[in-house]
Amino acid sequence: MMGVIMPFERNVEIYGEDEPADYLYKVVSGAVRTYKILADGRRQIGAFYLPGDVFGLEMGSAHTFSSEAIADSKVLVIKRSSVATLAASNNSVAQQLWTITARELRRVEARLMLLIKTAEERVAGFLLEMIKRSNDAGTVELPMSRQDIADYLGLTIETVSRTMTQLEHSAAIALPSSRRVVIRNRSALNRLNG
Amino acid sequence: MMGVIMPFERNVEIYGEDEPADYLYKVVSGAVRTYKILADGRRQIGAFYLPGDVFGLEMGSAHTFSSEAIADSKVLVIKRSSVATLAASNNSVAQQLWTITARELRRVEARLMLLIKTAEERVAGFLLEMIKRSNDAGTVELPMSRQDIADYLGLTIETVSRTMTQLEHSAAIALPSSRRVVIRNRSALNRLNG
DNA sequence: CGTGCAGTTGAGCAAATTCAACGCTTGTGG
DNA sequence: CCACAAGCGTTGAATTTGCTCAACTGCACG
Repeated sequence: MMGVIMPFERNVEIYGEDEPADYLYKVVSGAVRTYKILADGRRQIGAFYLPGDVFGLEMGSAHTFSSEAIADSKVLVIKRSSVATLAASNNSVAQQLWTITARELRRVEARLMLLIKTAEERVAGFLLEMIKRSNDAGTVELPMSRQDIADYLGLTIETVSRTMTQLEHSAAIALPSSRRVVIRNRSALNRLNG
Repeated sequence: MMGVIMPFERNVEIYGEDEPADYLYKVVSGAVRTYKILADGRRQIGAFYLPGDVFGLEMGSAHTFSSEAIADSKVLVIKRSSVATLAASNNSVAQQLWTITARELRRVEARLMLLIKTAEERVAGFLLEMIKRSNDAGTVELPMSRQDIADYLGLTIETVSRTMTQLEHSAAIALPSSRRVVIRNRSALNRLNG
């Protein structure tokens, strides 16, 4: 599929909320977050995107979230109109667009389930999600900060930090460094996942 | 579009989680909720569907939520395979399927934004959503119980009840009966909606 | 080195939950 | 027609959870 690979430095905006959605994007390397800022300054992270993930695909004409590179990243940028043209003639492309949206829906629904739970369950669920999306089943290198995780889970950085420490003390995980998580007891995490 | 209209009594299951998704559904009258039950008995409501809304449309082969009629309802039941056949030849049908999924995604994302907020903001946001989806802009008849609302917003019935009372005292709404809500001060609700 | 940023930890506080009691409405049976 | 039970909603008091404010640590970078 056509498109151009563009580099984005850490914390640089890829697109803004309400901007025309003329392009869609695929993470090649690095990581991306989408987010909204509320009137009072609170930020909600919409999703994290890792290499291979497509983001910025909209039905309407504008983006509903803003997006930024979490780390220095390379992103494949594809003109939406060219995809639309393809989809009009090629049924399997149309199918793929639907699949991407449906997968997105599944992920958001899974997160809904997280957000009704306690802090410990949210963090455990988040770690399991990150593990599942990474290649290595035993260790995850988190590309995002504690603030990003907090805004993703609807918690404060302090609560995220305390909960991580708590999970470490209960031997569910190990934290060789703050961004590196080793799963020590997956079933304990699964149990928390309700 | 073909299909059969079926009646469902209050609290009767329409389909269960993990059951084969051979049909999709459209609310004709009444109201429907989708939900999941967690291991410890907590329930999370996935969505409320009102007349005109389509639900139970899946990409995969199984339903990801269970669904029940909230009140006595009539539901148009459509065989999925017949829709799939149509979509294969007719591009605009395929487009419509995508649109339904995308709209669902938007709604869930909007709810994500709600779930990171305070109880008062969640309830205000819920009422605004219900008002927007109803015809009358000034009054809503809520088809669902306080327990349903609580499970939708990730709160307890007590907190929902107290918050409603509080909104009534602050003159944002009036409650002629527990299921009937009159909007008295929409801008106050919007302010809470952040 | 020192400065700044990210993360951790602690103490006190506010918000929502839990537990419990009570009121209102509805339906059922005597 | 009244009595009573059941379901739903509201209200109150005590408790718990996560938040706020604040101090402190470790680390990277100039």
